Amino acid sequence: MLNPVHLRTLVEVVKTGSFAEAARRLGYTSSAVSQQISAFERAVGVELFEREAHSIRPASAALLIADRGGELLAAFDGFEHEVKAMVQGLRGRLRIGTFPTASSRVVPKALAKLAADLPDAEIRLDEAEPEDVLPLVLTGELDLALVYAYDLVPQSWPEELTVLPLLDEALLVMVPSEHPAAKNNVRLEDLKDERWIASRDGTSGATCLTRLCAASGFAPRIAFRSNDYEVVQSLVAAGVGVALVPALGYKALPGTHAMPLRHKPLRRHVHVVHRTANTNPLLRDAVNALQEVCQNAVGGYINQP
Amino acid sequence: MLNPVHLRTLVEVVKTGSFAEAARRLGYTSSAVSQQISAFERAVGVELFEREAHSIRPASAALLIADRGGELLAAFDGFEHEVKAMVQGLRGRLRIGTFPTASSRVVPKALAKLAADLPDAEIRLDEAEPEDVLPLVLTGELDLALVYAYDLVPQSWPEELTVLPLLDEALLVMVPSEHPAAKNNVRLEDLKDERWIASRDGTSGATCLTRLCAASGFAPRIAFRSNDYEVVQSLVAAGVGVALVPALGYKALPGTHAMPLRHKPLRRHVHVVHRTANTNPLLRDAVNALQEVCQNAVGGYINQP
DNA sequence: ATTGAGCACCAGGTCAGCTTATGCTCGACG
DNA sequence: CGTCGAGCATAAGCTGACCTGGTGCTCAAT
Repeated sequence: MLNPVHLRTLVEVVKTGSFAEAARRLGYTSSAVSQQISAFERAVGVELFEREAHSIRPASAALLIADRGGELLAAFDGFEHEVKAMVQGLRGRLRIGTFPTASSRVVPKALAKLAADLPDAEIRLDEAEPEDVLPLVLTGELDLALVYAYDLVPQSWPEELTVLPLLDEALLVMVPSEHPAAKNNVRLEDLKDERWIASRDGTSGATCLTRLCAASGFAPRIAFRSNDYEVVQSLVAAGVGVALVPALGYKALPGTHAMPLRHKPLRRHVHVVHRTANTNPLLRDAVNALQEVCQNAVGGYINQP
Repeated sequence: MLNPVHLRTLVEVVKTGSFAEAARRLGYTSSAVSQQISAFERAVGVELFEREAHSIRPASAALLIADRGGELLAAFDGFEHEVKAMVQGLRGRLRIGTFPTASSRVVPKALAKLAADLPDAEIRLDEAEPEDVLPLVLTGELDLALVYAYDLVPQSWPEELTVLPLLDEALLVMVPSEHPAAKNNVRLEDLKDERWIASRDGTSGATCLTRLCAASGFAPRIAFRSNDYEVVQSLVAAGVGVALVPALGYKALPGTHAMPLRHKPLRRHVHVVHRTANTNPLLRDAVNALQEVCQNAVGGYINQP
């Protein structure tokens, strides 16, 4: 490989037209410059400067090399600055995994803040259920993920992960407005004969519902499943059934009524997780942004942990 | 400056996902790779790989650096190849100075040949009188020049220059067709009362004419001056006067007649000059092309030297 | 349990490349 | 026209970067 240090010296020599002057500017002795140029000439196999006692004259090859070489070195300098900036967290890439409800209610604001603070950072967002994103965080394909956990579905975290609580949200029972239960302080038992609209099988939302109902002595008749709480709520509004939705997913849809459970104020917990070993400098900023946004999101049935 | 060797190693490590494999491909020991990566991490101030006993995991910073760095290194490799090619004379820049007559009769063919052989070479052509181009050759602003010298105007060349003869051409006396001298073997004395059309004052063409006439005992009455032999010949055709033109500049214009001098077969000599010290690899090819073209141009009043 | 692979660390040796010193050449200047 | 200073080349010596080889650790596979 051509020695880039020698190339830089050559560029400076061509620019100044003198070994001595180039040496002064680069902080070398003129002897060092002379030796560097000689070495470079040996490397390319061509005389690049004609020497006279008191001056040098660049050969045309030297001019060409200095031209293109100068551009390259400038690019390299630019790269170096990029790296420095990246290290300071001003720039870089952050890959975030999130689950659907959070991605619409919490993440956008946090990302907006992050993007405003760090306009040159490249932020990528993937949306999936916690079971799917956790392995990605572990393998390093994601830097950060938002996950949730239901009270009744104990979740254990791999110990390489740092888990920070972000939000606590109530689980709300949602019924059509005209439903007799559409008054506060409903008991779950009152709903044992209802048709239920639940999250997809296997999700902890669905598991939670099953366990909750089991605790009240019945198994819910699940008529429809959807992971999209908008769809769930539309179905409730249409009178198809009742549902258990976390507060983050709740939108006061006309024709529906939502209330917390009377005796069992169940909650869903939202966490940020990342590998403890992850050194991505953007991580800190992203976590900060998320926490800040969550503070402001408190209200209704949503608390800070 | 970030160490480019380390950068190359880093890129290879990211590509292969392993210090050991990168070491094998780059011809290092894995210890060397480990040390290089450590040094690079120290240089940028960030941990770029998480080490485990049996594997490594690139941090996101490493991926970014490898991305951009890979491009840069590729560009640098490309540059190195360019330089190599240039050294082999396949590429490069050649600046040629020439005088008007030659530039229209000799140079185009030679350049065509040169351009065909070396499609990537960059060739620049400047047109001027020999007095003007020689200093440029000496300062290195031109690599090569075509110059002429008249028999009667002794020319001395600075000794740093290599001078190679290219062509010898007759000086032709040119008269209107109906002129009584329009028969071969005219003597200069026969034209002493004519009006002359000469090159501009100070050019060696004009000097030569003056000296030639002086040798025949008269001073030419110079009616018009032009360095453009096309113009000169048109003036002759129009009956304005007679002229002395070198064979290279002669075109058998209707209404004119040209012939060599009877007793004094004067000639103009065309040379290529370049600084002996000039190492431009294209020089050799250019000189060869010119000589070859000149061989084919022989005929009429034009000889090889 | 053993083996092998991957990585880190240490010690030692090599070599690139710097400085210092010296000499040469040429232009400037009294 | 000698003297001086500036610019470049070359030799010698030293330093530090970096590679190799060896050792030790960990983990996965057999």
